[in-house]
Amino acid sequence: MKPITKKHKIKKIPSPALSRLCKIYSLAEELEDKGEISISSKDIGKRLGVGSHNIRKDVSYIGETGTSGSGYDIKKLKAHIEEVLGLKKERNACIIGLGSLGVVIMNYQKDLLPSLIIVAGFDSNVNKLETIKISIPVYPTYEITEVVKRENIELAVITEPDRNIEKISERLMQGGIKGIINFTPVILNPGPGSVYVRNIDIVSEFRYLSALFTLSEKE
Amino acid sequence: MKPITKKHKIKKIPSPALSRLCKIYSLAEELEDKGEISISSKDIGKRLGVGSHNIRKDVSYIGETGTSGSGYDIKKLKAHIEEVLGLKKERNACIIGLGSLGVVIMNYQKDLLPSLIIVAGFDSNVNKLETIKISIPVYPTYEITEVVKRENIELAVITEPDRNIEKISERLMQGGIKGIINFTPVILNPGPGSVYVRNIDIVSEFRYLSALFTLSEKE
DNA sequence: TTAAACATGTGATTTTTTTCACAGATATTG
DNA sequence: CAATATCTGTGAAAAAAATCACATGTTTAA
Repeated sequence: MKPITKKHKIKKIPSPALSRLCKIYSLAEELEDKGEISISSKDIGKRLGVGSHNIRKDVSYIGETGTSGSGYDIKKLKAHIEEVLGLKKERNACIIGLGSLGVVIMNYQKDLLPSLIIVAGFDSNVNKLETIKISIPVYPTYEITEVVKRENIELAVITEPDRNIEKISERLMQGGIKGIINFTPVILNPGPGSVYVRNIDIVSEFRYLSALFTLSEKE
Repeated sequence: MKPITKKHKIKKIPSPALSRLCKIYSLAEELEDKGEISISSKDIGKRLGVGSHNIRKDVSYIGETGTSGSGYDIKKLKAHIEEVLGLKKERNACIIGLGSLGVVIMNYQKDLLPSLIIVAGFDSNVNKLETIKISIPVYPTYEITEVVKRENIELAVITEPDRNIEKISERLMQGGIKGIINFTPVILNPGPGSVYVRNIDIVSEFRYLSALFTLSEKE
């Protein structure tokens, strides 16, 4: 074991590993709720659909926590991931597009992700907001830059296709946004700036599976 | 160029490439709607956030279609991806959990994914269905196995957390399901069978971004 | 028609990620 | 307390994926 200093030096965490760590965290939450005490890398791997080696390596990126012979203490593992990745840090967010998916996201946030504070909504058609019950201030999309700056918004969630999504992403960047989660089929070009974009294209996911079926049938 | 036979032999397409091909297809749809005629690998790459080499390699997996000097003919590219991946093939699907996310998915399907035929819905609380307008037959979850078999359902979309999600996935497998898209934070274990599972964990996606922020701040 | 500017397709190379293998540590059992 | 079984952490090896480099082909424009 190398680390001399108290805190393990976190090098670069490969993004697949980081992504899995977030999932391990979710799993730890689930298991904690069920009252479980510990879990082995093998069992974690089984749940995530990857090998145990993989899990151990992932955990090693954030410094050692496991115990030989009995696996990982769930509480400790969860706390460690939480601390290193800063998952409890509160972040202001906004939702762009207040249709049904927007509302779903807002509910997710409330129940499962209390560290995400949704402080604003945007919609090109502000009148739409009367059709849904919304408890956050809603603005027209042309005010994005201003509101993002003022409210210190770090993360934007785009939930509705929009003619001028390019314009929207431009305004977000001008407001100094740090990350965008895009549920729109239109793929966002992050550009050379330092904005992290995560495209979650539901349609493409369906197609991916459909394609897998097709390819496996061709044999 | 190797292929002697008329049809290009499709080897194994790496899954990142397959995933991108689905996105390229979405992009092609978008561009076609806009009336564009052709696009270069460089521009596709810019939109997907990857290098042009990457795109060319992806396209090469399904056989060559591009034209040096002027890029890819959008119509042709789209048609080719569609054919090789079988994206127009109709597939029966079901939705498990008829909450708001379920309804969102159903709308997606109607508008953007006509090849996906949703033939059944399941919910452990069948009475819930009165709260939403639904135009498909709804069954209690204990009938999953039977209905999946009878209706020839290939794909299941799980949209709601449920105490006994393990039971549900078991029943799906028994019914002979081919693929599952799981929007639930509970990660499904595909098991050793031949069922493709795609976990889309929205909460983890948020955490991933939040973690990226944290790590980039620590410098 | 020639030259310059663009693009593609792909073998080779590099980088990234996963998997392996095993030493060292802990638990368990009789 | 030994002997056995179970786990972790990690350097090394293997596999997978991205990137490069360049030969080859197309377009444009003078």
